[in-house]
Amino acid sequence: MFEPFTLKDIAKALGLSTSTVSRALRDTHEISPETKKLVLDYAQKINYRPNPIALSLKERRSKSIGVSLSEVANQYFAQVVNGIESIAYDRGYHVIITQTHEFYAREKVNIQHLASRSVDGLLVSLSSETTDTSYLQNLHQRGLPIVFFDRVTDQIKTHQIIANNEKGAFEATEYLISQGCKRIAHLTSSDHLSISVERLNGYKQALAKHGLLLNEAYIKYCAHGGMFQEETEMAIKELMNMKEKPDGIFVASDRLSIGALVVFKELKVKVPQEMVIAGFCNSDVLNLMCPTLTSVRQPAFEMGQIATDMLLNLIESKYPVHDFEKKILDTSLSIRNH
Amino acid sequence: MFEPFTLKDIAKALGLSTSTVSRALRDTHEISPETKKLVLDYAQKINYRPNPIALSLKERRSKSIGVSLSEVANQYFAQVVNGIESIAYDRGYHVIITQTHEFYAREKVNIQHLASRSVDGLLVSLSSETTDTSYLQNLHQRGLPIVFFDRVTDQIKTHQIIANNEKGAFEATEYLISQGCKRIAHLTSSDHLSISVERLNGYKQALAKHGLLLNEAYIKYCAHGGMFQEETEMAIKELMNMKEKPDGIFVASDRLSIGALVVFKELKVKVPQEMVIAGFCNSDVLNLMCPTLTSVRQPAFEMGQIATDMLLNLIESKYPVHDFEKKILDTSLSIRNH
DNA sequence: GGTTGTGCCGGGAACGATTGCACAATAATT
DNA sequence: AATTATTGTGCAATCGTTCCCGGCACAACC
Repeated sequence: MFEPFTLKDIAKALGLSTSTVSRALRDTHEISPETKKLVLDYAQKINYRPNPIALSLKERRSKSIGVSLSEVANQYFAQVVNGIESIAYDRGYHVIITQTHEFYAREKVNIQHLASRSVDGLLVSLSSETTDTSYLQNLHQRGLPIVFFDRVTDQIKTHQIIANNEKGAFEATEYLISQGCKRIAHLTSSDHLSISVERLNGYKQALAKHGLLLNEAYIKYCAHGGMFQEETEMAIKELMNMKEKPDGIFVASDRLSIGALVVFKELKVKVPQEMVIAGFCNSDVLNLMCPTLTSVRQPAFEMGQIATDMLLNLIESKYPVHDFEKKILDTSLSIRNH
Repeated sequence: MFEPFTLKDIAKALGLSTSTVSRALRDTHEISPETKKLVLDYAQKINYRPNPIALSLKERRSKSIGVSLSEVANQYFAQVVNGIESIAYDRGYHVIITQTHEFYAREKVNIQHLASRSVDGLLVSLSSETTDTSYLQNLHQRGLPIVFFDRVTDQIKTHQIIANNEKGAFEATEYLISQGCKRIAHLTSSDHLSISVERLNGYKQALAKHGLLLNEAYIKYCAHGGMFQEETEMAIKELMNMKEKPDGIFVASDRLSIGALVVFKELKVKVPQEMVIAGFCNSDVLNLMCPTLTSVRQPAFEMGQIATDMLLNLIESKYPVHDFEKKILDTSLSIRNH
């Protein structure tokens, strides 16, 4: 039904062969100026665009990259996507975004779909459910370039780009301590996620540095990263029902941070008098929120840019790359305490 | 570098022709059960997937649809996208999302790119800059199915799916009146956007119904829909510098609503004592915000679903469709007043 | 025994674009 | 005038898949 113009159409209209038309459009020196002009003018007139599908088939690359992330409704990921697009479009690549909503099954289907769809490379932030990355290893082994960002895995030898999660977590926890908190809880995603491990480390280090005892009961995991609000609610209620309630909490992710604020508001917990909250969050409306959240902010846009740059370099590299980089970007702490 | 298996690979390995292999995989009756089993088993073993690029070229359709919207960081659009994906994936279509960031130039480039990329159809919500839709008309005339959602145009005869903007705006404004507001301002996007017109109408009708005079000076337009916070800031400051300051404001879009809250907070305007705010907003963290916003909520997920369903029906229709529908979904008002 | 039928399979064209190679016509050289 | 460059153009193969067409073998029929 919708039939774009082809080289053949131009050739027929002008009484030339398709090869001549093709060469004229690509401005080869071996076509006479008159023919070139003729072709170019006509192509302009009918607004001819080469069929990228045909090109993909011929060139065996699609000039597009695939992205797998948990969800764009998450501001952090929305910002990453903007960073990705800013680089990709400049270098002539399309971006195809897929959402996992934190489900492993969804992630696997999406990524295999992308791969068979001939994306030239993949930008991946793992879902909180993912433990088995063998399907990714498979693709990677067969030569598909992959760059991980945010939630990474060491099971696949490739570039990684992450925030300095340990330092960010350390600073946030130290901030809570500076506010006089003695019993600091930690709310985090599933324990196998790279960001969870790193942020937990930062939390532990801050406690240790300031001589606070680590209480495992203060650490709560949400297997689905807070995709279900009940998860978050239950974790916090458990904390608030403890004999020795925490007086501060460090939350490990965007979604959990927002979810925690909701619960504390529901419970009418006085923030920051009864509870000081700090957490990773890239939302740009945190200033409007009460209860108040001291936030660790990741350079999301920049992460997207760097990840994309790395991926495109892998894709366009003439030789197999074996020397991989783990890039770590600094976070920044935004203190909000009234 | 990354070379998936092809029919030819299977054919060679099994000593058959590609046509036989193709037919075996498609389960044609004219292939013997033994051969079929042979081929299927082998295909299974090497995890063969047909090359969608080649299929697209042959079938002249890509089983993918394109989406153009302002930005996924906007919760409303993020929810729409989820609705779109929920339907598209079920029916075997890919979704390619492009962001305009409210720029006409970006929109045009993105959409033409999508079209030449052989998407089978388009879901479009126009950018606030867009007045000239001729490039879309062009594509539509040549047979590309298009469905508009949210920001629509009557210049192209096709399906439209929108919220009941007039009614939503009416209810919001009436709510402000019920709170005792006498001087109600209206902050909106560019004046040629369909949603702006419709929401302005609702605002006017509510004023009229309750005998309030329409004051044009109380209506402020933001040409870029609040993409630049300065726009929003200036508009509100102008309002607050008037001799007869407004005591209520109805804000016409998600982004502007958030932007307005930021400005009122900066200006330390007491909400709702000095100023009652109501606005379109699908953010799911409005309960956490102060100042407080009474919000008109659109059924975003459902809109995405319906739009996609309509589009896929257009795409898969055997006959040209001339009977187009304008679907209008009800909004809901969430009152927040403390 | 020749014709028709049927089951099974291979050859080759097509989709749209690029490109190495061949070939014609003209120009330049000997 | 004959040979060699040079210039401009067309042919055909290629990418992976589908599908029409045709062919071979064997059985059934008159």
